[in-house]
Amino acid sequence: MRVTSADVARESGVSRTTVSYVLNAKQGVVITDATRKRVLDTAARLGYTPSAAARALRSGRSDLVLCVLPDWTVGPLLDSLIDHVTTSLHEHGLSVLVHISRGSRPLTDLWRAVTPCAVLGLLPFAEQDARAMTRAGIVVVDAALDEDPHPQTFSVPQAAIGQLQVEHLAQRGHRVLAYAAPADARLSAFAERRISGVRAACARLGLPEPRVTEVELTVGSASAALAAWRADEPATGVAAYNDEVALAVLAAAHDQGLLVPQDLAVIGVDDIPVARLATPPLTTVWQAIDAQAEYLAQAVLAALDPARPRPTRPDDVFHVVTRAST
Amino acid sequence: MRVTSADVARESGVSRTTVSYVLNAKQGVVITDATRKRVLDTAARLGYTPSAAARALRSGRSDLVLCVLPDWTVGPLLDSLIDHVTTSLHEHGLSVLVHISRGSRPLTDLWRAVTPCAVLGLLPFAEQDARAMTRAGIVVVDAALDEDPHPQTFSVPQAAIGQLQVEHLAQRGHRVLAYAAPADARLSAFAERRISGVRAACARLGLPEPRVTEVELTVGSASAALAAWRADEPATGVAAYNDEVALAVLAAAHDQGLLVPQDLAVIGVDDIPVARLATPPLTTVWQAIDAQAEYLAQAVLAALDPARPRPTRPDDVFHVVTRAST
DNA sequence: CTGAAAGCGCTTACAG
DNA sequence: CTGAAAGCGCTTACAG
Repeated sequence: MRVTSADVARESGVSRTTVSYVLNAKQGVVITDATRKRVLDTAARLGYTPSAAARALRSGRSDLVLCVLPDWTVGPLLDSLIDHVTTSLHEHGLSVLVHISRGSRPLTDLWRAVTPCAVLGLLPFAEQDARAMTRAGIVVVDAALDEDPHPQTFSVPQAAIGQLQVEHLAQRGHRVLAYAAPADARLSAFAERRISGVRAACARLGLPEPRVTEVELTVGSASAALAAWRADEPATGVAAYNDEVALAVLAAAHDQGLLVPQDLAVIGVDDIPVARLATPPLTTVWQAIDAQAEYLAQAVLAALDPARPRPTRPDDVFHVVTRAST
Repeated sequence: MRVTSADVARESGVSRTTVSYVLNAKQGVVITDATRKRVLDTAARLGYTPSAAARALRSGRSDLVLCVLPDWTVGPLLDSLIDHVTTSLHEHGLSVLVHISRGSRPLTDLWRAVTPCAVLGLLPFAEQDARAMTRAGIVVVDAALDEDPHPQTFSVPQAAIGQLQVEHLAQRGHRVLAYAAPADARLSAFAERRISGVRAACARLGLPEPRVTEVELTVGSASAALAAWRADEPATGVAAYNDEVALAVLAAAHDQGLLVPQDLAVIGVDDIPVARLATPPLTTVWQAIDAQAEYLAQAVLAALDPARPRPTRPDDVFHVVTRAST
């Protein structure tokens, strides 16, 4: 039924050993050009594809990279990241498989089932999981949301985003600030860190404590938050968790007849396509997601092949895109 | 090093056969409760997880479902779809692995490497690929963008979306219509079908030919399109490819001082969160994506287990959400 | 009710 | 330069 290496061997009149050597371009073994060609031709003619299961069983390795996604809402940024990592690793013969883990089934079952050569996590793995995978010979690459003590861990310091937003607003003369936090609990890991960055920046710049309120993606919710922020000494600058939340705030401001940016300045995060279509166009924090993706891909390759140099972490990954909303 | 079924057998004083029977809850074999318990306990204690590679090699099956994504931009809708399918199949012990295929490497290499029990495609597979997978005992489930002749193929008829948009606009009294097509080539498979639905509906309702123009996600691009649409006999209704494009049109209308919906009515597709935050809130076509995802999950399960009833196709998957932009 | 043994398709020392 | 053989960790007829 299935074409095996034994078929290729028989058809080309060599042993399976030779077939394996040729097909895997085994280093240090010399094969006659004639033999090599014969084997390759036969393999092509018979449509031979090696059984990955057998190979994985025997060598304990595969060319699959398992990318485990935490329980986040997948936005366009994460999409680009995955897309870039996939493309980049594909150039090195690796296939990326993405699993959306909703905390569901133990990670162990999954990597045992896939037997990937590497597992890429966008959050740090549990100590125990990481150890088990390493012990099984699987390369583990993960990322952190904070500055991580391990120099080789990739981190996207969320606090820096909040800080950047505050600095931008302060620069424009705003002193009383509000933070529009996301209502989706799955984003709290990000939100908390960004908020702590906002708080720290306010303290450092001598601004009053920022007013943090959860804002759902409705005009009603944003209006309620806005009313609270405008009471007493009114907040004039709003840092939003992301562009969507920022657009809700913008809609509420419009609804209440506030002028943006005169009465209220708003800054988002992500630079989603729609941000520039808002009225007024939204100032936002842009991330160099491709640079981050490339770093992750290179980190996987370097971990897989010690001869490869470790990539250097991209710096300057955040960057304010100034538009008319601030 | 690694805990194998032989270890479990030795530790619990039975043969590997028995271990396999117990762990796989093999039908038709009777095992003493005491033995069963002993084996299960030992397995748990040793932290045994079967080698999927070995199992796949031996039985040719795994509990992995490979979901192949075409070269689309992954939007929130596709995210929900995948998320739902993953959750749903997970309840049946299956793990979904997503591969973003940028047309890159042959599909063959991938399914051979993963040896999944089923492959789920969101577009029809090439005849040849489908045959090869079926021959290898892999269940193939795919979907189509048109009404498909095969009754078991899942289809999300894109033409119906365009038709629905036109019907909605016509109902509101609009006769001269424009279509805002996406500029991203990766969406053309969808766009062409939606446009043909728009054309067909216009013809059927006796409306003039719709004016189709590509619109990028910038105010400038949308303004240019708008100017063209308003020349001569001005179009008063715009069907946009999706909500993002619709928001660009809305921004251009605002820019040119056109009143929406009085001067110009706009309808999108997708109901992204930001649609309701637009000024005015955007009328759009909503899709029952969860019902579609559930259908796909059930289709996979039914294909895997012939004893399961085939799911019935969800109908009424589209639905206009009327807001103030029309 | 349980076990000894074959075999899935590879890779890789080890001989020649 | 090439081949015979072992073995990766399972499942599953086949005996008992």
